[in-house]
Amino acid sequence: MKTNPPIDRRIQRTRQLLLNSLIQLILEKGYEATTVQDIIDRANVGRSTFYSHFQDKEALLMSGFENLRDVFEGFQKHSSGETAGWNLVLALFQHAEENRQVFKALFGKQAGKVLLNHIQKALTLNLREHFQKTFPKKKPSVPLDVFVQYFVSTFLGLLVWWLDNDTSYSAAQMDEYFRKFVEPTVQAVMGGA
Amino acid sequence: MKTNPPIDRRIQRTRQLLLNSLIQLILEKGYEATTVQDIIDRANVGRSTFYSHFQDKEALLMSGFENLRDVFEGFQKHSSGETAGWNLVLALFQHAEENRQVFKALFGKQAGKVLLNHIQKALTLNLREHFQKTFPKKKPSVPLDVFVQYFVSTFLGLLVWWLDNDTSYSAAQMDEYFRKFVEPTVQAVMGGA
DNA sequence: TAAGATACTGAACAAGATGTACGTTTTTCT
DNA sequence: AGAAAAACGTACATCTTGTTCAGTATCTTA
Repeated sequence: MKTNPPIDRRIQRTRQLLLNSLIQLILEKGYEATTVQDIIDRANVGRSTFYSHFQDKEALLMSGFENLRDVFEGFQKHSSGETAGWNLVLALFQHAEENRQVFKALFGKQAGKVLLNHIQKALTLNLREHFQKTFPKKKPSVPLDVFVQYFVSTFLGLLVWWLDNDTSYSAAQMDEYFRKFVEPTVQAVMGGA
Repeated sequence: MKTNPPIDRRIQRTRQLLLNSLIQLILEKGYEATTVQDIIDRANVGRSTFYSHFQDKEALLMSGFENLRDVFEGFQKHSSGETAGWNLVLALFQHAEENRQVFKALFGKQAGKVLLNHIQKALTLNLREHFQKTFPKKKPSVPLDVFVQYFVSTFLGLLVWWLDNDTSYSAAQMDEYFRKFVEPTVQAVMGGA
């Protein structure tokens, strides 16, 4: 007994059309400057259709972020060893490399602040928990919160810069640079690993 | 013969009224959500007066940034020694401490992206030049551009986090943490100083 | 293949924001 | 007091937003 994938597909197609248009427009004129009118014109979608799918522009943007959830969830499960933090960083760099356009639209200069704030919060929560396990009672010379903030903003800073300036560095290279930056600090401040 | 400071003062007063209103409103509802209407209502300033002073909301915001120019220019002149980079960081932390509200409105979560991008660009230019002098031919193991990006986003990340979360850390403490983070990296990656 | 459900269309609408124009009033200088 | 500068405030055209609703296209299933 087949269910009803065709209906789902029709909906998915429309949502994808809208999201693609938004991403294009962000790259062209920035998130703030893009209006709902622009989006539906580009996507050839009726006005009422848009609002039947998404509450507003921001909801559409957020839907583009859901693909990333996989990476996070994958991280949650493999976050056993001490290398989990590094693994997540590499995974995100690689994910960004494979979906460069989308990532650039979502996180680059042209993007809105909302999504970046959102992912920053998620990353901070994840890593805070992780580091609490990793540095159990070592009495770091810097408060853990501050260190997590350092780790996250370093990573996101490099990621966004890498996306905006279409450099020739590969994801692996960026990951290597990131480690070279942060590992000495971890050694010195947190007392290892 | 007195010139005409009173006229200037009247203008300055109006501009300051508008800027203060904007800053209040940013802290209350965020930059994007704040309309020109909100601003002039709060400031009790006529609509046409607003537009005779500023082209739009963004121009008003940018005018709030001009106070920071001093810090940068002061840096330019004292950027002699190798410690200039650190001096600038400390100076900015202190400046932020003294004008906490304004800084929070301009750079915090509630702020727009424009200003942060702007200051990031300025900082990057300044520091890039500085580091080129500081690490002349030492052949760093990481490209200079990437390192500068690391330095700037680490600093701005910590600054913004510090402003948003009203922690009890002093500017001196934040500066100390920043050094503890970045100095080991400079040693390891850039080979000293 | 025909009926019916589901998704999409498009036009109209009210509310509110933007930026400009222009005549009037208030404040300040001489 | 008179002139100049600044601010006021109303009106206006234009655009955007989000909702509503009657009509059309597309797919399912009986």
